[in-house]
Amino acid sequence: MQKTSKSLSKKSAPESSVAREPKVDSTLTKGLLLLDSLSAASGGKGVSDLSRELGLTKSNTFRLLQTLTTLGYVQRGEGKLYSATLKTWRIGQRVIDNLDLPELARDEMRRIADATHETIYLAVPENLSIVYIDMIDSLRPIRTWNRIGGRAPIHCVGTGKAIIAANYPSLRGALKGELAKYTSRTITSLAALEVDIEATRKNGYAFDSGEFREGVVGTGAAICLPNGFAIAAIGVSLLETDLPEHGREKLGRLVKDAGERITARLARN
Amino acid sequence: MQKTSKSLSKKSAPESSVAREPKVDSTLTKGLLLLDSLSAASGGKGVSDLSRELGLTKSNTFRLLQTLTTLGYVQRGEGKLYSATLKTWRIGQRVIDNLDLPELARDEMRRIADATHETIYLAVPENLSIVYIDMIDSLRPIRTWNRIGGRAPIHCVGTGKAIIAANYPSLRGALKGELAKYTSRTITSLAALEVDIEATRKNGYAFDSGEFREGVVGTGAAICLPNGFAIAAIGVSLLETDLPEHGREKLGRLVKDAGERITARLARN
DNA sequence: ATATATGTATCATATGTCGGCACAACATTG
DNA sequence: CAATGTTGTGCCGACATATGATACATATAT
Repeated sequence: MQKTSKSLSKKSAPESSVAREPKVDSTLTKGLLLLDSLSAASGGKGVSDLSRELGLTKSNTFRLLQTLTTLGYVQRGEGKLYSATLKTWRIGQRVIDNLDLPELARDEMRRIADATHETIYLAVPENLSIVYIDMIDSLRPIRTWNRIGGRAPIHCVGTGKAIIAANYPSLRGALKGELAKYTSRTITSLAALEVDIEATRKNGYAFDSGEFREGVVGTGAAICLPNGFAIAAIGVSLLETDLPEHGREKLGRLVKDAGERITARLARN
Repeated sequence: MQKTSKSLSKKSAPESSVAREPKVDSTLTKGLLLLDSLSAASGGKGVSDLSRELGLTKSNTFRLLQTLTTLGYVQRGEGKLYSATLKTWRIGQRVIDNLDLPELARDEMRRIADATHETIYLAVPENLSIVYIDMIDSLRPIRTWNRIGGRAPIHCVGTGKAIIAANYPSLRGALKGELAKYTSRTITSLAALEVDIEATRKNGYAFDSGEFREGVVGTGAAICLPNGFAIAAIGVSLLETDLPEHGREKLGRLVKDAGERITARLARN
């Protein structure tokens, strides 16, 4: 079965199709296939298992595993089984850490800015705060309340609450007893927060009714990894007095759609 | 410069050392090196950059990138730059998913956090380091010293020493001569380490008296497979000045009990 | 005991990867 | 604007490299 592997070599036919595939290095391909397969296994796999699964020779599989092992991507656990190490995980983690979110979100932020002329935020969570990593200033004469690099409590701004709603299971514990009060509208009880979360989930966006700064409202929507974990949020912020001009629903839909599109862009890799 | 690349071929010398290295597939090695390097880059890298960085031919680099691209691990973003995709992340993610220690340990971590309000760690071994795979930040204003994904030498933190004590037979060989010194209290001799291990076994928890960071102490306990092999450890870390407030014994008992309960939960699968 | 798994080692061969070179598309220089 | 230095990409012959067959030692099953 091994000869069937590469499928279309190049010798055979001149190939009708225009786009010929760009010739891949088979060793690297097989190695990554192995790593892929191993990462999907709960308990680890053996050489024979893997060779059958991928249609490779045992010798070949063994040597590739040997390579992966000395490189640290794979280890031989108990019972002689091979399994992927956390080095694999750490590399993937770096991809997330180095994601250029401002670049990914730029178009969507621009779109909302053009539609509202209000202040647009891109924020990431950090412990129980959110940090603004990008923003587009309002064109209105009013000054902005935050700058890039600035922080806000996660439980009382639109972007933060959108992230909470998405990641609640992993945040619930930490939030308990940490809901500081900033304005008369700040949500300070876990029960009230859960009600708000439910509304956020239902609407697809979070609404800040002036829970951090008196008179400053906004909406926010999460940006999620393919597994649903929120890593950022996009939001719009404005004076409460300007809210009627836009309508809460419209502002909510804007960030919701933007968040979904950015999330989709992340996923299509 | 290309010929210097692989450094130690094999022709040269029979190599004095006993353990000859197990001959790695160079294509796979280079490909993974590329992926590694790309995952560490924020904005993406170009072919020439990468070829210089890794000491490879441009042709070679280009073909490897081509392969990684068609396999979906890399993409060409705007500006012709290559960057790692989320497929890389997804694979790494599965490794953790298939071994959901944070989930298994969550309750116990929470319990200790509530009891101490200090920083709680969940760590796994990787070679002669430990990697933090989950943590609960201290509620105190003090800064955190490590992040998820961060590393520490296995022989001088509480979690690491707990793992050593559990797996000493299989680690002894590797540790010999690898006990780097970080503070005045770091254990640097195998003999002293064995004394410490004995104490750890007797107490059921390891104690770090500031052996990695000056003034930062902690306790750690192993999380073991049914056969007794430690795959992780849970620990608490705090400033030495706060130790009297809790008492070493209490902190030790907390992690010891937590480790035992998680171990028990692993066993009942 | 025999029998069928497994993981690992060796080796000759041909396969697949390599480096060199060449080219087009931009950038940057004068 | 020509000259010069980048860049990413395509091609090809040569040789090193990864390959499959074969062999063997150990483990689990019959």
